[in-house]
Formats: sequence, C-alpha cells, structure tokens
Amino acid sequence: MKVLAVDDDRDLLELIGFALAQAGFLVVKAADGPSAVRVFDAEAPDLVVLDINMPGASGFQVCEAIRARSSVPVMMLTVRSEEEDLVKALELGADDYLTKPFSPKTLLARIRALLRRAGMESSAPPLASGRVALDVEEHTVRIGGGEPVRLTKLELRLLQMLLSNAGRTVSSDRLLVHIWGHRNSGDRQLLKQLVHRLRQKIEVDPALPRHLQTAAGAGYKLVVE
Amino acid sequence: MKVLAVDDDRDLLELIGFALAQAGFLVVKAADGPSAVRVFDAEAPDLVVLDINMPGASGFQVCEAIRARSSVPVMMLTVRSEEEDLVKALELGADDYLTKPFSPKTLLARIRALLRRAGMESSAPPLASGRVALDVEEHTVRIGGGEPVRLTKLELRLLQMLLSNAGRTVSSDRLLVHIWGHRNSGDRQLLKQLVHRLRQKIEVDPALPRHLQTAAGAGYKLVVE
DNA sequence: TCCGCTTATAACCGGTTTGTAACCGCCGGA
DNA sequence: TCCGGCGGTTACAAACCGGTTATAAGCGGA
Repeated sequence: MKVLAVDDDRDLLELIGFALAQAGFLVVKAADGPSAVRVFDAEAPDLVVLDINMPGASGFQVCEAIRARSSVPVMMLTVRSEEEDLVKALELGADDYLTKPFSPKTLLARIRALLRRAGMESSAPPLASGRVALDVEEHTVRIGGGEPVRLTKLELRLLQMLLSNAGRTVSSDRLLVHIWGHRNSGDRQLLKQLVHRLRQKIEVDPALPRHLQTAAGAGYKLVVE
Repeated sequence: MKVLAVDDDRDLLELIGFALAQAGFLVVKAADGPSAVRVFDAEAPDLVVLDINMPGASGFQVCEAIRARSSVPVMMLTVRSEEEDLVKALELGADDYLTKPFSPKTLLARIRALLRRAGMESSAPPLASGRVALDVEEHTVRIGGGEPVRLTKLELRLLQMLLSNAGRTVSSDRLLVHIWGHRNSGDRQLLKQLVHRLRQKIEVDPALPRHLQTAAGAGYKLVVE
C-alpha cells in the first residue's frame, strides 16, 4: 500500500512518513504542490495525505490535479480555524480531513478508515519497491523477475519493515519492536537468525547479500536498486 | 542535549524518539521503570520525558528515583482523565506534563520551553554543519564532499556531541559523561583513544587535525568552517 | 497421535570495537 | 635542571558483534 504525503513543513512530513512507514505503508513524499503532482504521476500512490496550507495555497490545486486523473482517496490536513478551506477541499473531491495538530495514531486510524471505505483495505496489496515485490496476502516475495518465494510470518514482518524503509538503514531495535513487539534485549540472537534464514531464501548468494545488507553496528537495510 | 524518553508503548516510544532525534536531540530510551532508572544513571540525560501509566504505575517511582539524585527537568505524560495522577506527579517534582494524545510538535515546543526555563537552552543542534554531515541512521559521516566514513557507536556519540556544539569547545568531562555515562574520572585515557581513532578516520592528516581540534587543558572542538 | 515446519536457544568462530597500559615528547613550575 | 601533568601514540587484551551451525521446543495439520 503506497501513500503519498505532501506537506511543506519538512519536520511534519518526516514525522508523517515515519509513522506511516512504521505502520507498514510504503511512503513517498513531496514538499510542495508541483512536485506532489509529479510524484503522484510517477508513483501512482494508493492514497494521498495532503496539506492544504502550502505556499501558494496550492493544496487545492494539487487536489484538483489529482482528481482530474484518478479517484484515489485523498486525506486533507488543515489548521483548526479554517472552515471554509475545508468546505472547498471537500468540494474539490477530498475524502476526509484532519485538523492539525493531530497525533500519528489518529492519522493512521483515519487512513485505515479511508482505505476501508474505498474498499482497498486488504485487497491484494503487493507492497513493492524496485526489484522487491512483497505480497502480504500470499506471504510471498518476488525478487526481480524470479519465482515468488514463500515467507513465514516473521520473515514477512521483517521484510515489510525493511521494504517500507527501502534503502535506509533500520536499527535492530526498531526491527525487534516491529517483529516481536519487543522482549528483553537478549533477543539480538532472534534477529540474527531471522535475517540469516531470510537471506537463505531471497539471496542468490546468502554469503554476499545483495538485497538484505547489514549496516555494522547500526542495523540492516534493504537495497532495491 | 540528551533526552531520556520512557514509555512502555513501544510504538509511541519510537515515535517520540524519532521526533526528538529529528529536532536534533540525542535520545536514549527505556521501556519500563527499572531500566529507566538504570539508563538515567548510565546516561545522565539533560531532560526526561516520562510516561506515568506503565505496568506497576512505576512512572511515579521513576520520577521519585530521579528526583532523589538530580534536579533534571522531567516532563510527564498522562492520559487526559487522570487528574489526581497529575497532582501527584507534580508533587513528586515533575516540571511539566502533557496529556495523551499529543502531537510531536507540541511535545517539542513544551520540551524547549522546559529547557529554557531550566536555563539549559540550546541552539537547535543540527546533524550537519558546514563541511561535516553526520548520518545517525547509517552511522556515517561525510567530510566536505568526500566518501561517507563508517563510525562505531562511540565515535558516533563523540561526533554527535561535538557537532551539536560545532565551533565551541566541549569539555572532556562533558564528553566523558555523554559518551560513557559517569565513570571514574581517571578515564581520560578512553577519550584520548577515541579521539585518536576518530582522527584516523576523518582527518586527512591525523597528526595535524583540521576538524577535530584539541583545546589544551579544556577539551576538544569540532571546526566546521 | 505423529510429522513437518517454524521459532527459540545455545555454542562457536573470526573480525571489529573497546578498554587498559606503557611510553614519548612537550611544557611549566619548583 | 628535574619533575609531573598532559596529550598523542603504540601495543595488546578483553568484550562484543554478526554469521553460522546445531539442536530443542512449539504448533498446526494429516
């Protein structure tokens, strides 16, 4: 499930991105109207989170541009007091809105609701990036053009986390939390094992991993080219 | 500026940690009361963000333990409805509180206010300054336009501290506390070593350091031009 | 029930990182 | 001039880390 987040406030954008990635979404970002439209065309996200208040009030224009080419769900972000903005946004085809400030938990809940409403909730969402395509429903990955490989529950979770942060290093702690909901710190071993087993499955040469790479002292990352 | 975040909700803890790190704080985490106290002793943070509602209601105990040994600012996190908890927290010496759910922006604002009140205000330490760019996630630095250099955990902490005080001299004591958490003061040797090793990695000529300079009798400073 | 797959735990290895000690040269004060 | 402190350097040992292998424990389906 791919989400496009648009906000000119870089900090907030990062935060939204982080919360979404944490929840297993694949996130693409844009910091202004024009690039939002560009990214939308390039990435074909399944949902858009769009700040209204951007330089040039271009949130509206972006919403309009998106609606002109797709019926993808759009979640608008507004500041509390601007009611008429809201009306305008909904008229332009936005599906829901959230007033700032909001907690990431709320954002996630609303996004899930929106996806459910749009009937996209769990409809075969192959989370994919680059050469790695993950099918959460089927519990399989396909690397490049190869055969789908069956994954266990834990392997799936690991890959989900890495894939939603593709190209970036994910710390062992975050992985531990995401996969096991955390336990005592002795569980470095579990992660070690899981990575090892996953490599056996998805790497051509598990000894020289090309996708699931380790960042010594930091964690692991997924290279998708 | 080092912040200890304590919460048993792992997701929220991650999120708080991320928001703080993003804002340039150095973050240490703990997920329960006992480990919170342990980490506090080991890390000597400049501020604590502490959830009250933890298994065993131990938020209070942690607050008490912290107050018993330090006057460091403490920010409590509570759920909306529990007023008497709040009163108790403030009686125990908490400096401020925040009711869940809260937006990270709010948290940051309140933390900054708290630091200002405590007279510890800092000048928003960025992760990159001048020719030195530190990537905390990847455990790497890039000097000028050069190749990223891998850092060990300790090297990373040293650079973090120096970078957040770029251009200013940081005393050996502060560095010791920040990197190792209080130890016997005889451990100058450790710092000597660490500086030496880091210079080998990031200086063109480690004998004539251009970035990691010695302030004789005082400490070290990072020159970023 | 047994079988097979998945997950947990432990032990070992080699390489890296960190801790400890000793030595050097420099400088300032006795 | 000698001495002691300080910072830099070299050397080595201890601890740790990640990969690997092996084996046991849990669990679901035939």
